[in-house]
Amino acid sequence: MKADTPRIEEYLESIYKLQQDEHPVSTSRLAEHLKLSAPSVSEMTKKLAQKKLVNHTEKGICLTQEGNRIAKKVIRRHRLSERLLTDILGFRWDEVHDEACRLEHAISPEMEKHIEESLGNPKTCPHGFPIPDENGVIVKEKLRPLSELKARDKGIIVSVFEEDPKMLQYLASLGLIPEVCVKVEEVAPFGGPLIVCVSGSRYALGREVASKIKVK
Amino acid sequence: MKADTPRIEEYLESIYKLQQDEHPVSTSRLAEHLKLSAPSVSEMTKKLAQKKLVNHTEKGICLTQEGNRIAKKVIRRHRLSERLLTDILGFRWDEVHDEACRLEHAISPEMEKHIEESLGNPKTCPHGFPIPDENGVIVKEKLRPLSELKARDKGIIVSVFEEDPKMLQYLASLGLIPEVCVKVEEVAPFGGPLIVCVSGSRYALGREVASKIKVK
DNA sequence: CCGTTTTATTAGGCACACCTAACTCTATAT
DNA sequence: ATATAGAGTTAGGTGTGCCTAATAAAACGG
Ligand SMILES: [Mn+2]
Ligand SMILES: [Mn+2]
Ligand SMILES: [Mn+2]
Ligand SMILES: [Mn+2]
Repeated sequence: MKADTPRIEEYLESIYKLQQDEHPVSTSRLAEHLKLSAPSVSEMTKKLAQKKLVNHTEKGICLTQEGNRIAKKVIRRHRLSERLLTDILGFRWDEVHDEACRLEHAISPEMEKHIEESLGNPKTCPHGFPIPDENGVIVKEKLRPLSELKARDKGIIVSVFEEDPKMLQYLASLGLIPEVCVKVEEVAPFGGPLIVCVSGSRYALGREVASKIKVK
Repeated sequence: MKADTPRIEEYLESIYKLQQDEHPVSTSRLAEHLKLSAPSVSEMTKKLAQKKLVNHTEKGICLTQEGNRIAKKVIRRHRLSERLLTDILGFRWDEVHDEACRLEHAISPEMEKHIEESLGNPKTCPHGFPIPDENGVIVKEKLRPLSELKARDKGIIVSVFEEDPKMLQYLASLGLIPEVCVKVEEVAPFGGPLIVCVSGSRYALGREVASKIKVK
């Protein structure tokens, strides 16, 4: 019954992430996210369905309860790895994604526990996303994208949904990282940029990027 | 030219280790060490020879210069991983081998550097074996197996060549770990046990085990 | 010296995870 | 209404890394 390869973990993790904004996930989006051909994903999806890890209907792909459970375990290992990399090994937050994506498949339950304890039971990854607990429970906060704030609204950055290192580095250079307080000064009309104020400085920020920054 | 899979790394690492006491390594020993069938190893050896990573003659298998270079890089990552596991993540020395054997294939050159620096440039793994530097240079000391000491000889334990967790735990419980001073009180004749004195206590130790403990 | 054991290889096959090319079906646009 | 674009699958194929069964060659013991 123990039928879990690194690749299966990778698929489940991707489906989980994509499910956040597209509930039944489409084959094509999944293929794009995994950087694989559509037929490869189509085939693997069939195997995942056989193993009862996903339901595959005309609407798209959904994780089953079991698939969800495994996905959250992988995400837990991914986010703990990221914290290990930044907090203990001195990586920057823009360098950790690819490293963690490899590490997450090489971490035993014992190591998971040891990392968690050594880090002092962190609640989030360096990008502000919650680390599922050992039972897969995720604490979810009600958040708003920065892009939806009105002029003069304030918020505290909780998470930054961005994997591109260049962009992450740029955001960090502006001080746009979790736990930081940000104020929207102006919102340009017609989908134009936001003028935001963060730790005393004023920056223009595109809507696209702003929508990836979640505040509370 | 970049043709390096985790399995190839594993083979090269095993060959390197076996070469320590059997110079051209035999297929059967390699198969035994890797816990694979002889034909699997025979086949892979052919591929390694094609890639110029080993020379395969009637005498057996030897690493080429390039094979040696890669093997040492893998061993470097293995031993750095072990140190990370014990020194930072709080594992015991008997728990780290299998973990490190997975981690060593998931560590980038950047991570290698970061681990090394975070650990304060350790010179050995928890079992006392030297960590090759970034250029693959290994500092080799002249060592004697504990089993070859005469009665009343003293030595400082440098390394313990043992992978079985049970045995490692046992040795640690006796205080037989690197950097510890050990004195041979008696040597029983006919290949019998040694009576050793370590940190004030006296223990009987089989020849077999004693030969895996290297002292200076 | 000959039979037995050990060692190594060949042959054939399988699971996994990927690919391209070709096809079907649906949504959309003119 | 028909042409086109997009999404998804089927078919056929590849490379990697493992297996068992059979075979060949070498080493050893009496
Ligand atoms: Mn991954
Ligand atoms: Mn993260
Ligand atoms: Mn390994
Ligand atoms: Mn070691």
